[in-house]
Amino acid sequence: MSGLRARQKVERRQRLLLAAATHFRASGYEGTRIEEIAATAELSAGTVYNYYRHKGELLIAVVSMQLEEVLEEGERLVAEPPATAEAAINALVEVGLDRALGYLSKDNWRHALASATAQPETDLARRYADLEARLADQVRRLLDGLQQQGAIRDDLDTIAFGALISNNASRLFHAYVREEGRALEELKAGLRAQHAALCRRIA
Amino acid sequence: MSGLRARQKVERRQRLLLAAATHFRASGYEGTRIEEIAATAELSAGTVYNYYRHKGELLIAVVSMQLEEVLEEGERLVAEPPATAEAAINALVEVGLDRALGYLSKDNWRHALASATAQPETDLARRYADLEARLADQVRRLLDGLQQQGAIRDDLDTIAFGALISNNASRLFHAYVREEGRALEELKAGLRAQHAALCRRIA
DNA sequence: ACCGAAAATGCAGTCGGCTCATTTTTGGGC
DNA sequence: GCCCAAAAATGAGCCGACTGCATTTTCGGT
Repeated sequence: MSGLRARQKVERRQRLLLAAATHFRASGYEGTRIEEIAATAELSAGTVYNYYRHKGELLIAVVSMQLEEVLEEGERLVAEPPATAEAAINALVEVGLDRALGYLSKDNWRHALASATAQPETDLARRYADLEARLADQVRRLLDGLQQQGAIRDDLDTIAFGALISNNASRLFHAYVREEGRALEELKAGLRAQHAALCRRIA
Repeated sequence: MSGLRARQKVERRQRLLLAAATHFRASGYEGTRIEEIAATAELSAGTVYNYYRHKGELLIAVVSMQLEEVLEEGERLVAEPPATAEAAINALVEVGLDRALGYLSKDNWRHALASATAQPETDLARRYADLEARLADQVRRLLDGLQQQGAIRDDLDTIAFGALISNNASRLFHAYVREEGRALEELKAGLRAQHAALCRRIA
């Protein structure tokens, strides 16, 4: 009771997600047709739209899964942050980048970001926006922790600076995935330089 | 003689741009069909693609025009900045927001940002990225000016902080256009609060 | 076992972005 | 003026995302 039906629904949704992830990773977003995803998930193309409203929503679901992992990994760092502000901020941001890019291609991120921007009023786009907000909050909590350890000044507005740091990282990540040829190490180096400058003023 | 042909080409490109702006503003991005733009520009649908590679490129061209104006207006502020760091930063950012949103809808910006993200390898997307870079540089130059006036500390890394400020504003603008119901004044208030916190640490 | 509700199916069909083979226009050389 | 090669315009048609619907399948309560 309470559901074979419900369970099947969840299970099918999951199958679709997995199939989508496979194809998007293998053939890129535009190179994947809905029909292929449906076939892999052993459903018909029409049925896909009972579960996801647009092709883009499938991709957003895939990257959201990945973002959940980023959050989880970040949580460990917030719980036991490195001693200095600079090390802690660098670690949190870089762990996020590594997780985000370990599994999904730039193409995948690009189109996911584009879809979430173009159709922000779908459930999954909202969930994605929420995940981003939680990332920002994680940075704030890291700063709060550092403040308590005395690694940064007491009078610092951690809300404002948390947002500043995460928005900056997020924006640079965005720029990074737009340049196919760019190396991750470059992005990290740029961020580290900024964090160094910043920490000189907040530590 | 270098060109009736070339001139006609430029002129047609211009006509298309104008037609696109009209329709996108009136009917939104998805509500505008290429054929309508073509008709207004007195060309056939196929011909549009001799001038712009995708529908999205047309929109990017429209918002780029707008961004040029933002830059121009910002330049005046950089030349004669307000006396305090906080007033100067607020003024530059807010003047940009007002210009950007005075003429184009959130829908237009949303889809332009999405297109520039999804197809970053087109000429116009690159030009758009370049405009964004120039905005960031404008903030840096503002900080440099303020530094010379003694409104912010000499040892501040203006490159890092210029990027930080503009990336933050850019990211919040992005979030703002994604929420149809949100008021511009709210966005500005949020930014002002951040700038206040920031200026407490750099002035 | 049976029934009604809910969901899946798959296909015909729409729609619009984009392509490409073909036609039309153009402007420099004679 | 006229010709012709190159450039540009054209529009029929393709492709794939998405929709609507008539039909079938699947549950779950009685």
